[in-house]
Amino acid sequence: MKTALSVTRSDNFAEWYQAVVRDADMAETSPARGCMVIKPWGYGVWELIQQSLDQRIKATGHENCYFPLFIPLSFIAKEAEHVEGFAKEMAVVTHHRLKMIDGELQPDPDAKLEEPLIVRPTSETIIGDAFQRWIRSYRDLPLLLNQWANVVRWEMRTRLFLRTAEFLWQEGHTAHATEAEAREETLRILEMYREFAETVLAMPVVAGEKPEHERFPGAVTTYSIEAMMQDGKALQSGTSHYLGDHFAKAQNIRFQTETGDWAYCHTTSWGVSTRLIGGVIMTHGDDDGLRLPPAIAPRQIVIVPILRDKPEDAEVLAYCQALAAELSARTAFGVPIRAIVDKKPIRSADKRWDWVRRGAPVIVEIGPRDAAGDQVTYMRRDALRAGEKVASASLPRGAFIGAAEQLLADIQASLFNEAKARLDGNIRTDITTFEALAAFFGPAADDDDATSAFKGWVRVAWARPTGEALEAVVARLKSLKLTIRVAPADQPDRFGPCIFSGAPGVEEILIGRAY
RNA sequence: CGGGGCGUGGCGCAGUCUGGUAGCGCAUCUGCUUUGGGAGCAGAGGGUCGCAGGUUCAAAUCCUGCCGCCCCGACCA
Repeated sequence: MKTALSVTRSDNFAEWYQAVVRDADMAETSPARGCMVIKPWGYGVWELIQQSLDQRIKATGHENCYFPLFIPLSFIAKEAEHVEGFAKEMAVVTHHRLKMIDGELQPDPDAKLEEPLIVRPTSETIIGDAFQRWIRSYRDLPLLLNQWANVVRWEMRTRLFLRTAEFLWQEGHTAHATEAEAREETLRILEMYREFAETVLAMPVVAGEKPEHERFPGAVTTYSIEAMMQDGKALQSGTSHYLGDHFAKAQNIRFQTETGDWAYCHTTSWGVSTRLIGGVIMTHGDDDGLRLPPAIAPRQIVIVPILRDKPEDAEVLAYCQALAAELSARTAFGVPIRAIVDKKPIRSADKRWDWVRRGAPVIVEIGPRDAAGDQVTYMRRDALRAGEKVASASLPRGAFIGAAEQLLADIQASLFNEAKARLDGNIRTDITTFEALAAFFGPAADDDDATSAFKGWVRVAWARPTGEALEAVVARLKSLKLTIRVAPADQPDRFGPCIFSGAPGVEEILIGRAY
């Protein structure tokens, strides 16, 4: 069967991913190392992600603000674990002027900054500085802020959307009077992310707590949502951190209580990034390219007129325009349907396949017979093929317009259900010994990452060791290229023995390979 | 930063071992034909072969150095 992409998922998953990013017009690598240019189609997806998440952030009482890109170097050093966690991947601004020296444009030695500025890898420290000035009284709490921003982390190896040196995200930062309130906030956001991922991105996730060694630098507790990609690997898709009073103490974020005493705030931070788009690609993409959930598709219904340089072309076009206008007057997911007529002067068959690769949820093809017969012929991108052939259906125009909202909802649901079945069906719970775990995942050595067989995750009990015992566990897993993803939120009442030590288990965790 | 691979028209590649002055497919442009589906024929445009040195009558090809990209580690949203 001829597919719209030159590489299939089973050929080489990593290459397939790159092909989708390229052929779906999502993004490309930039001349700046490790960075990406997000193209209109990809950025359109990000804008829709922003819109629906921003609504949820505001609905839960948060306000947007904006802090600077630069952070004074000394700020980042305030919280010990935080420095250690980020120091190795920091972009640093040291000069403020260039000069031609020996025919080469370079930083002017006479223009050195007294204090270097770092480009934010995350904004806890500079926002904490503001918190310290803004918070005086218990009446100022809770302080619930969010910002949409870009951040920079100098990663060794980058992949478009999944890990780039610069990425776009939102970061929430809140301060609370008590630990209980801050923890409640942390979990509220985790639930917000889960609901958002599942209903808007149609990407099922497991929400849970990260083990100690996977925590955000400086956090007391880190939660994440983990999604399963089509190669069985986990993608950490959003995080929510309870920071305790670590940053409050480091930055003197204090308030006077009702009784006049001084107390440190409890802070939280949380974020999701453009990585979500990588998750959408690897969750829903197929061998014909991207399949976008309608809720985040910049164009939900694309109408391709079949033009043949004949007099009836004008009628076909007019029919298409009218159809687009009527569809745009309807709503889906609470907002107007995003429909367009693709009038680009290229062959209609090429247009079809371009939109297939981009993942437009519904592709409508209108020829003279449709226009004359007042009907609509369309394809669903989530069910593009029936065997070897492309599957299309026809409806009377009025019926199609009336059914459009439901059609988009059905596609959204079918993408979710397909991914949900994959997630639920690939978490093994019957592995109880480390030997069985090793046998299941196979040796890491001769395992080419890009082509390794689908494995999924394993759910096991453990005794939640700490310190050296935990390090030993991490090392054993690492030899199998495995990591502990999360301790899922839903835990049973009783536990089997620890898979690592045989000691009584205290918690169940998910183990798998990860991005 | 270690190990492997690769840089040749927009994209994908051959040519490199055995130096002789650049080729294929797709895409692009033009014309004709075709037209409910990723078309056919004919013609055209487009490359300082990653960069800098060196060897040579002659370098995409050999030598040295550098840069970049991809895959695998270390690091990570």
